Amino acid sequence: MARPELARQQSTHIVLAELKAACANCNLRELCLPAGLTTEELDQLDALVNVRRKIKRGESLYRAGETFDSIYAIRSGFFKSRVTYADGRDQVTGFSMGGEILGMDGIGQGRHNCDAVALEDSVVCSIPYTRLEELSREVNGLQRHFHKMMSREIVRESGVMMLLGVMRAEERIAAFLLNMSQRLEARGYSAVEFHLRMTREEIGSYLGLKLETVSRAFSRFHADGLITVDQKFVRIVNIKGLKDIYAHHVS
Amino acid sequence: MARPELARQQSTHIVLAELKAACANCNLRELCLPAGLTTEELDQLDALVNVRRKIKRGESLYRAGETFDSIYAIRSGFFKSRVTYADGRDQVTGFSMGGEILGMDGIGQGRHNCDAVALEDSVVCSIPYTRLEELSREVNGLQRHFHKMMSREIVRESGVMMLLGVMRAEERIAAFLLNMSQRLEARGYSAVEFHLRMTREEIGSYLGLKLETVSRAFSRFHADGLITVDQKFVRIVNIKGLKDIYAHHVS
DNA sequence: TATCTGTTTTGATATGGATCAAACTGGCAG
DNA sequence: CTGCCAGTTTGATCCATATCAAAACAGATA
Repeated sequence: MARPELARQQSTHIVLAELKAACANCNLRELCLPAGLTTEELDQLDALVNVRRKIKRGESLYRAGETFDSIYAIRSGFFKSRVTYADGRDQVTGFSMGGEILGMDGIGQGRHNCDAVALEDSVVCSIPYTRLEELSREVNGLQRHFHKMMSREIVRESGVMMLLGVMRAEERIAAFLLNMSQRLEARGYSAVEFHLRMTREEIGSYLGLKLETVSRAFSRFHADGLITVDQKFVRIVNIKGLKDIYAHHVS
Repeated sequence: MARPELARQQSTHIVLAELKAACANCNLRELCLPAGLTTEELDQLDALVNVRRKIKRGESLYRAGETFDSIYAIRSGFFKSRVTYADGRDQVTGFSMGGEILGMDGIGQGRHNCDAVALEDSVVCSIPYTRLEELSREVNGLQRHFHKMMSREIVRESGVMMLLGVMRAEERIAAFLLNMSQRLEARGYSAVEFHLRMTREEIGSYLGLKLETVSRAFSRFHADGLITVDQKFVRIVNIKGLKDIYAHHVS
């Protein structure tokens, strides 16, 4: 089976490693904080993005309880956010990919609220929050864009609450696959063929399901001709059918 | 049964109705946007809070899809936020009370993402977003505080995801009661005796449960000597026992 | 006061997804 | 190559919560 998005991901990695840190050159800028800034404003932002940090697969960018000082823009790679409860139970609260922002949960109490764990080798742009505050006072568009990013995170989370609160297992999983598809497409990858970076257990944790249930749903979708699955590779064969699962299912 | 918090709520209503709109005099200012501003800065904020809107029980402050232009600080009253899904299913995504901010979900896409429905006659301070943006550029503390409010909303929602994703029914309901208790206490009301403004069905919707399950849990908690329930009046008899339900329950 | 309507409680039963268990797969270390 | 281990699939069974049903209740209205 051809796996075009993997090849692309690989080469992106290499290119990024060679690039100087510069929002102006970043192919993710339309998805990230600099969206809509003038080149002049971009330069100011560039000056502020002071650290380019590499996080190896399995390592954390930050952990719950750590002092908050920066937010992070994902340059490349893939993360899960995980909240751990007092008694040890935990839940994956989100998956984040290139161009998305991590760490906004820490502003409120000055400490991070979750762990951000890399699910593949990743690179992030780190942006000291106090300097971002200063710059947003000067750069009109940056303040607004930052507010938008936070607001969208609020909206995203209420979407997940909807998943968890009212949808049945197969609907959740269809919604999850379609969400992945759509976000990958926005980044120039195939919308119908992709590599899941997370385990069935992590998908299950995110969706409030057990890994067996996720696996069974994948098998079911395969049997129904909606997708093909080869380990972590998913190909969406019938995207309409997948959408029907969670659009029609009033039952 | 004595219902002290009701009496207090009532008198607060009357006092507020007579007060001129002024953050400086607002007894909720420590919970609201003006937290930590100087009196001078407070005056600037006052000038911006231009409308004091009354919302009758059952009416909406805003509805999903409406153009976003303001955020709202709840002066008095109680709201639910509700997201409606394409097929008509809906979910309550939160309950909001005095001193809390509504409407931040609208910044991202310029439209509100949910309905905000008053569960009792309420008064809100309406704050035009573009003017809030301008003012946060001038008033350092306001920008930071606004960021904190948004960040806390993100954290609150991940807490709800945890409820929905990993907790069992009785844990969710214990957590819900304790959350109400703690927020009411922060507003000067009794932490152990209060009046629920929402129906069992609304609680259930919020917690991803059916109303019968909520009712049964209340009965169970009563039988176990944790609470007494008289319709919408709840008295927490054994707060430790209630906490144990969702702290210990690793099972 | 009587009636209506929306809400709540409680009981009986059904079921979706969890749990338990076992076999299978692929990647990796030795 | 071989064996191990984490991850996955699939089957059998169980159980927490949903669903269906009916009665009790409270507040509003005539």
